[in-house]
Amino acid sequence: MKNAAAAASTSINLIKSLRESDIRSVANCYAAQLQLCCPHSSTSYSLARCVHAHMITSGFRPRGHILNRLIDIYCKSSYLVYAHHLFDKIPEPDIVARTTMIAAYSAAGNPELAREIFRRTPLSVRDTVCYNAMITGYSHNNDGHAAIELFRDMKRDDFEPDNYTFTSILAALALIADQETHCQQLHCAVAKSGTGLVTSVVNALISVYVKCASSPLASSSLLMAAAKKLFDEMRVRDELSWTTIITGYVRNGDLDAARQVFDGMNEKLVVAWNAMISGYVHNCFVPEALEMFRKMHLSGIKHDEFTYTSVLSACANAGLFLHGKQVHAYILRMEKLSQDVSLSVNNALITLYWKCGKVDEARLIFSSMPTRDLVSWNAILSAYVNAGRINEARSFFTEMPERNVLTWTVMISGLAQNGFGEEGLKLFSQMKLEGLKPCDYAFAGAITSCAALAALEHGRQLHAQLVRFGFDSSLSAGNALITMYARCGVVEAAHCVFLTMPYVDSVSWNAMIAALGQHGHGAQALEHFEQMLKENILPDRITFLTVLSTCSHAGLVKQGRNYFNSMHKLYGISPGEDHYARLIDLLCRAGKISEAKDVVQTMPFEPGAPIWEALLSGCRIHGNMDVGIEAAERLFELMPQHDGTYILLSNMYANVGRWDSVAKVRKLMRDRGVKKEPGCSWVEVESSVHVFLVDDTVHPEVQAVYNYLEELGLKMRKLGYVPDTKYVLHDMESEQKEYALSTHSEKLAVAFGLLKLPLGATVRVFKNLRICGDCHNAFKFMSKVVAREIIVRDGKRFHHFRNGDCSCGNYW
DNA sequence: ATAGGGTTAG
Repeated sequence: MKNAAAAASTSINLIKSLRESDIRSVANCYAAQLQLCCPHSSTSYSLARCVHAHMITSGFRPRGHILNRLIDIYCKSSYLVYAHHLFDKIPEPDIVARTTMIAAYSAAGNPELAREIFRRTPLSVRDTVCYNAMITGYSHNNDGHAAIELFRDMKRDDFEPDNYTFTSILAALALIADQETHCQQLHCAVAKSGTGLVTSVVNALISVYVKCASSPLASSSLLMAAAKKLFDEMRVRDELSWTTIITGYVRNGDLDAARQVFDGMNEKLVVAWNAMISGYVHNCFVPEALEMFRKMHLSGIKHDEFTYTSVLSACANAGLFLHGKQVHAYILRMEKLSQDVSLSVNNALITLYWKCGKVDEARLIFSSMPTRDLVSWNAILSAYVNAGRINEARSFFTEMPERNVLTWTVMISGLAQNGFGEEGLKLFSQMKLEGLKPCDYAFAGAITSCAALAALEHGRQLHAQLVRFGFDSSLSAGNALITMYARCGVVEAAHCVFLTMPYVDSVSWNAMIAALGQHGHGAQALEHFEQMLKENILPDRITFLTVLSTCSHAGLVKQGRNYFNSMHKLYGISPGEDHYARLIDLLCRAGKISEAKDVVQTMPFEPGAPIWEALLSGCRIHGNMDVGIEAAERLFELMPQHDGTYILLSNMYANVGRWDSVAKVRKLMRDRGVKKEPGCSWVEVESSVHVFLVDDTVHPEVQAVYNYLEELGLKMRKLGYVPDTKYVLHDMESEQKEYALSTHSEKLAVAFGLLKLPLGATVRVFKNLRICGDCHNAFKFMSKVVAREIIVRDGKRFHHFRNGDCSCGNYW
């Protein structure tokens, strides 16, 4: 240490002893060496470090352009800390150094620091270039308004805007351009500035036209025509001019026009090819995209990573696994070593494989990658989440070196969709605690969590937050809200969301139809479906599942059958097993068991568990023992551990008093170690959820509930309520039976709600299993006695009890 | 020292 210090001081003395001209030649030597470092290259940083180290040890203090050059190289090699360190020590940094730092901080996504340096630059030192850098800084950080404000300041302070200024300010404008933006005025301003013939400025102007054209309320063809006119009249077109107009058409969905411009290019650049391909991909013209990919190869143009990623994502989204695999093989051939496949291409490959259902292959790609970035991690996380492999997804989430909003969003929606609502909500608040601003998709995930939990109050709070965050026109959040309100029992609120959404898609329609259907508004649900067709929204597989369920709930056999038949005939969707299961459910509920059996026999595939389940539950309702027993036997073969089959079968026996058979089924269940999912019901009071089990003794206030139920019972009997003991599924004395009925979890939850909720408020109770027949009857009387609406959701649907009646019309 | 185009994660 001592020696090093001594050496440095000798060196410093040596430098001090040099004459002025010697110092100049040393400086020239350093300058020449730094000139060798070309910015952005990986070696330039280490070379610059060497030269810098030499300066320090020899006691040479860099100033002026040498210092600026050092700072610039550090900035461009993203060693901003070193650059800032050097910059801070300059007593009066010149405008070049300041501008370098401003540009570097902006590029690093830190416009605040850039602004700070800009602000501390005295007006007398500033020039047009530093304004340009700051304007670009804002626009790179998506703050178009700040850029425009600075442009005004610039003119106020009498700085002359140049080509760069106009190009940058137009780019900033394109960020915030909408149908209100007056392109004509801008056009004039550019012409007046004298930069109207500069290629880069015209390109930027075209970009603004393009952006305005893609605003949903704009007359896009007019604006695009104006953009094309600008393009056609340009004196000098560069590569960018071509791609700008091509992507302009592409983004406005006019692929033919884009293709026409593309075909008119003499020398087609890789970028233009890529623009066309990604355009086809984003507008779902997959065959065209693949065709371009082939043409590119035939024209001898080398594909690059942009081409690969676009084409791979085309295959992924269209489910073209074999095409995707061929492209993968092609890439491996072209790149020789799999190590040479770029990061983004590998990321696209992960997505290709999982979207085609090959999660483990996706994992192989992920594991074999030499380097991974956040996109890779998010892609593999999505793979596991999407496959419902939540445990593995959880461990990826925990192990990730870095997370962003998307990471959290994927995990939250994954949890919500797989029934882990509580965990989803926990993650949502944790995300906010970590200082991340949730996007609308994250909100959608949290709202879906509330739907799974039937947590209405929490859901309402999220709705309010959503509006405060400015996401009230979000499609995904709106769709989640429809489902949440419907699943929480407030179908009116669901409808209100649907009506106030600025844009809706087939998911929104499906959610709304399902909402009405579940709540027993069968006719209205079908009206919505017809309206959807009228508005030219194509129904999908989910739509038909929903419509068939609706018909089944409402007993609309004829309509249901017609819709089923129209699926393939009118919309080219071949019914899957799930569709057949709903058709059979529809027929069975209506008592048409033999017709349902005919369907099973003529189906194009072997009946699986969903089909037999539909048959069994239909037979239980209508007491069709033979078919019911057959269905149960098939289900025992297919899924011996499923509790539902045993329950339905024993219920069927109990209904006809065959208690010996009931006992046999129960014994079979015990022998096979099958556990019945315990029935439970819950009700939300003042934002907390109260859960009740049958014969509950755990809830702290359960005694008050039993007392209240007894009191209610007296009044109900006066109106004619008689406990229907056929719903007690064990053989016991009739008094015991009445007692057993009175302790059902749904009765406890409803009574608790009546006691605790504000007078007159609707009680909303949720049950994990099907509601019991006696409870259903009791709630009708209860709604009359207390003159309040009672809503109960069971596993599948809602019952609205009001003034002695139920919305299901006793068809359930 | 400052500008503008094509890609991948829901």
